[in-house]
Amino acid sequence: MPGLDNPLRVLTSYRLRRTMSSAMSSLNPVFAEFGLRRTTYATLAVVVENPGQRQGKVAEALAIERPNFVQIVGELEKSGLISRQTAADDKRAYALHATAHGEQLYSKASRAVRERDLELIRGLTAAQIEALHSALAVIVANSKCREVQDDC
Amino acid sequence: MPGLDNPLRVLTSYRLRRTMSSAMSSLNPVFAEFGLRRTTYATLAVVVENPGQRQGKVAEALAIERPNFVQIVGELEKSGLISRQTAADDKRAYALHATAHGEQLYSKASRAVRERDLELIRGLTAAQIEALHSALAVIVANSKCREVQDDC
DNA sequence: TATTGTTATACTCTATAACTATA
DNA sequence: TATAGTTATAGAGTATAACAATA
Repeated sequence: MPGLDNPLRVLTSYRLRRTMSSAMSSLNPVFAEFGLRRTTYATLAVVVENPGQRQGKVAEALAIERPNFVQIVGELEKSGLISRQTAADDKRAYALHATAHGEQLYSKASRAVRERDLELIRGLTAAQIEALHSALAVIVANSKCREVQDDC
Repeated sequence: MPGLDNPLRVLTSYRLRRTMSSAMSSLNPVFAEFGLRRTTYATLAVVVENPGQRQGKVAEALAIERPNFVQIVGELEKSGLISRQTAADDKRAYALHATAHGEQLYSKASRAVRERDLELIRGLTAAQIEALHSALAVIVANSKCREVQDDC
């Protein structure tokens, strides 16, 4: 019985959540095809395209708490997709690099992921997609400005 | 170091997820003010505005799996916000009703939630908000059409 | 037989405190 | 003393199988 949730549909945040949930249901099987999850895929993407970055910086870029990031990196390392190398200038830190296998897997996976992602926005014009991304950026900025107590 | 996640920013699904995460970080404290979580707030909203609906129908409307919905309803009942009444025509089923307390709490909570939700979209015009909601609806439809094998 | 609500279970993501080894 | 990575732990959301009572 759709319509029961009408009282919630005035909330953009509710629509965002429902949309995100649908989108992830569609994308998760694609990640799984390559033995990945959303978080490991995202990490692999950042490491492949930004070689040598420190573990903490990658976690920060993905807005993943460092403690939670440890197992993600560990999983990718155990799968032979990335390697941890002690940073030359700081023995506490790890620099992350993708292995050849990791780069090959990412190359295939990213094509499949992008394809599925495009299916999700099929029917929208380039201008509508642009407008969507802009609106999402506004929401992110408005969310942050409460935490940071910026000039909002 | 923002910018490390550039390879992911081409994905609308990634932007959706990051936006949803920010939005929920902003909204969760509002739910918490009223002793609620996102899921219990959503359930209370549907029950208040659709009295007498069956538990399973409410779960379906919110896209929550029935097993997971049991504890949500149980929590609201324990808090005295809703009541379960055996359906007159089906002894297996429960009809859900909000208590007076539940209605009062929802009245206050929904105002606060809507206010915070509006803050999130501050700066967007009515047309832009409309366009955002439309774009989200397209994504939901595109997600479903793969499952349902509709004419997509 | 099928359905409603339930229990049990497991997996993912998220969040925080406290530790270690370096700086 | 501060930071990078780690461990431990807990909470929340999500997903599936199997059961009892009822249809």
